[in-house]
Amino acid sequence: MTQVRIHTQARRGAPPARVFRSPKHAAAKALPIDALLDPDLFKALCDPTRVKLLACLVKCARPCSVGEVGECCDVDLSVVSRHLAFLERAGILASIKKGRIVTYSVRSSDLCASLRDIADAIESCCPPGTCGSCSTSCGCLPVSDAQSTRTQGGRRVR
Amino acid sequence: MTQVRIHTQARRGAPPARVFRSPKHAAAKALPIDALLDPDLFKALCDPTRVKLLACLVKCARPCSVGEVGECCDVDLSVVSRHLAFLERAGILASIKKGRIVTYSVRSSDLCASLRDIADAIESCCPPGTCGSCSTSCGCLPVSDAQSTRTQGGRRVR
DNA sequence: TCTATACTTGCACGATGACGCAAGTACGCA
DNA sequence: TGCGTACTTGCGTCATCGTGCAAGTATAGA
Repeated sequence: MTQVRIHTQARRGAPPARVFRSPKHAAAKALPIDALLDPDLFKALCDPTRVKLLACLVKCARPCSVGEVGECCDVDLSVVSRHLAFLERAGILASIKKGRIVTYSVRSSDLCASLRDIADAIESCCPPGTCGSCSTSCGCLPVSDAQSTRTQGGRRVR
Repeated sequence: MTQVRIHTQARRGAPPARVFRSPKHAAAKALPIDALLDPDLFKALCDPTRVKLLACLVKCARPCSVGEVGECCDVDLSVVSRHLAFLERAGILASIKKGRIVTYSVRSSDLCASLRDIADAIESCCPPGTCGSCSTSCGCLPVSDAQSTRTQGGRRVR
């Protein structure tokens, strides 16, 4: 599993936005966004129980033991242990073992940097207001050309 | 499924960091981070194929049709269609239907704002260098107290 | 009206993951 | 050395998810 915050080359010095002829050509060209959009990082955050444990640790703002964290969730302690280990493997938590007690803490600097790196990498490809790929927020898309049959608001949107 | 960028109250005006007695007390107190850490957003990004499609759209930096996007992936077109619809429901993509052609584009402003909001919310709980919950990057944890038997680097880490 | 194109949906199947229970390991303390 | 505590691991079960195939819908053009 990939550790958070391995790739930092996408920060402010990212290459300028470039338009490819087709998605196929775009996919063939490796850019920082490819490495930054790591499914393993998001996999760690896509389970409600894991997110609950993480939020609990974030809010507590100090290293906590497995048993302590387990108190804020309604699942077996073995499940808590597994989830915390999972989050550690993903680079989101760090653990210290002191005797029998294992305390987990959030690697907040690394996690925040990773999230911001991803945002930077996306914007380096699609700068707001210039890329034509953001429809609802900056109005780049030629909405008047469309037949106003956007799926947004239609059957698909819950 | 929750849309991206619904919660914005966690930005710069976030409440100051607060230390709770225990994770259980921390969990009981609702903070912006709870709403921002939405598993549904991350679920949309945790599948390798979906991430590939998203990266493809980000790099292409323009609205692309389902067929076009499908060319950069080795899966059935029905799978591509389903994944793009999933990403739209998660608020990551927007779609416009023009005749037979459905084009998808990245809601990059919203997505980037959401990622940065999460980072801000985490840091509002755990400011770097002060919270004691980030061990490897800022050295807040009393590592000298620990018996230097961190699982990091041990059996658990691949 | 017919046909081709572009995309979506229903269905079945295999893989993955989350869970609880029980057993195991590691450590502190009497 | 024995016991209790804190946590981890093995295992079976159930639910969810990703996938491809086939059929369906919607639209453009002849």
